[in-house]
Amino acid sequence: MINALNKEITVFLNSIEGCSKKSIEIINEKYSSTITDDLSNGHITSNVCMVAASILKLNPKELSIQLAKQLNDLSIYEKVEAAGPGFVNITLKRNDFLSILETIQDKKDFFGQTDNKSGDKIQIEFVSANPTGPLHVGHGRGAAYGDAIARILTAAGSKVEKEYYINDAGRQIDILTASVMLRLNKSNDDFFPQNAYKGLYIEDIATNIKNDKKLEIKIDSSLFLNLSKDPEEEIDQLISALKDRNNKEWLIIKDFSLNSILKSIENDLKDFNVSFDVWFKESSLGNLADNKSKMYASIKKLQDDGEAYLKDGAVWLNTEKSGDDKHRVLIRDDGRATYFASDVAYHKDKVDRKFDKLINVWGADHHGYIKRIEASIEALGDKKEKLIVKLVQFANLFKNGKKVKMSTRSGDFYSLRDLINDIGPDAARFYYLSKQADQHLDFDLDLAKSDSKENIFYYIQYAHARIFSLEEKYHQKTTSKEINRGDGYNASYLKCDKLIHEISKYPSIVNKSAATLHPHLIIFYLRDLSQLLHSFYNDNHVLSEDPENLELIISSLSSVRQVISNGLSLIGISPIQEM
RNA sequence: GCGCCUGUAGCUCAGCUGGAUAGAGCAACUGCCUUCUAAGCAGUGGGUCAGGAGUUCGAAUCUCUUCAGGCGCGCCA
Repeated sequence: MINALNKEITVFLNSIEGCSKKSIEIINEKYSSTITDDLSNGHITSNVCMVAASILKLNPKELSIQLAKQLNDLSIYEKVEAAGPGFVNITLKRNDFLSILETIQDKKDFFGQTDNKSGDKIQIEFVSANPTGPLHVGHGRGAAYGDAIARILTAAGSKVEKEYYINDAGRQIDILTASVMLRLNKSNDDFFPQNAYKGLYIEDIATNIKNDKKLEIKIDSSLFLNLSKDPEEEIDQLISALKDRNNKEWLIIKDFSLNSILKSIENDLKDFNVSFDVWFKESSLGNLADNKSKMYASIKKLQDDGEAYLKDGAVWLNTEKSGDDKHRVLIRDDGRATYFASDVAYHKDKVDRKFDKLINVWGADHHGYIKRIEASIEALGDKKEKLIVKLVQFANLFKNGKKVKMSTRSGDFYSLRDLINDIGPDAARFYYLSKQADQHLDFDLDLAKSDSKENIFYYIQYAHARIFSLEEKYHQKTTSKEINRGDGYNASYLKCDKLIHEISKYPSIVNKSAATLHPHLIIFYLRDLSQLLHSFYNDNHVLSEDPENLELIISSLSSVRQVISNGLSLIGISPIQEM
């Protein structure tokens, strides 16, 4: 409908005296024809005259009157009016307005998705929490967000691949291994370093190893005598000593711990309805000593291309070129690679996989890291615009009006698993996504469980359930199971118009949500739609309506339910059929 | 000090690629259940869109600036 209008608008622009091809191009770029906010301005509106007027130095009001006349003469619309400062408002013919119902009945679950599936190949990397403990509620927000934009971009026609980057090679894994090993230690129960992981899950892993592997560890207590007072040094000394003295056990414990934590993470995500296409291990990048590794290759490429250089015994990358505030070390003067070097190698691998766009979903505390990753992508010879980093702010959880604690090192914290058990995966996802991802979120657990209108999650679900129940009752009453479409409508029945107009906006909401990577637009749209539904439901006793109106009503409601269901599925939530 | 984010009704937030009288929920007050799910609906009051300047036919939206709040600035990961 809008495309057809825009074609007529192009005809109009061409008919304006002194309007060059170039001007038309600029105007086409800038104006927009959209579905109106509400029916008081017709069904479709265009601001083309105001845009054209400012470029061509003409009077917008006069232009809009001309355009309205020209469109009226085509007699394909019920009514075209010039309005306000230069809008052109279009009222569709009745059958055209109602045709959206047929479209929805035809497309069903696919309504709102782009027909053209030849979009970009996009990789979204998200969560990527270090496998040193259970996921906390901060990770939950990233998981909900990454998964939602994956679904939304897919609906908008992109080919999306979801990836989790596992940091299984760094010092933190050593700390994990040491922590478990100390818990396994028979001979000295009371020694536990400050910087080791203290959670209960460490003890669980230790217990499981003991049972599964029949592993006994006895650490010579002399080891604990001469450790550094500095907690960082202390844990490093322990790690290297434990590795040396119990190397065989070390490797077994490391492997076992890592796998059990990864399994629990995967399990938490599964129960949160989040899945990944690729689990990418940092360790698969290999290490610098191996000249066949990806790690070696990426650093070598940077050096060969003159992007990385040697200074003070270390290898540096000039990241200032891309706006970073200082150069960054890739390889330390002792020959060990930095975390940054791994990330460069990882991003080289991503670039080599030929995605059109790389979306990284990071915790907001990593924002200082963006510039240097962009710089490394440019140094590797690609455009930094290919990388889109979306930051997700931390969420504060409130329970009984009090802030819920969540730190990983101290054992006691509220995990994603706790959240899922508490309010269910759907409500959790819903509230995570109810505010823009890059802003602080106060997550009220009591609200998410409450049964008032303030709980928008149930407000929307309730709208869906009400329609579902009506449809069931309607089908029981009528002999034919199929709802008749099209010519059976009583087109003069107007009470459903607000609903029909609202659902016709849905495809553009999906597109906007995809273009801006803002899933919350879907939520706010569904809330508005639900509000109209509840209002309609209260004003009209559907099943006792005149039979000649009933088909249109049921078809409208059915379409509303379909749109709610489709919208919810974009944010990974299943609709409820019965409250 | 530098960088990023934020400031809209008493509270929690939408709206931000400039567009028509700035919206919603909560809270306050008033109505609506002998009929399909009241986890609902209808109504009333409530605003210098943090302050200032600029661009524009038009600014909550763009630019500059001031103020206030949050976060980040390791050869840690």
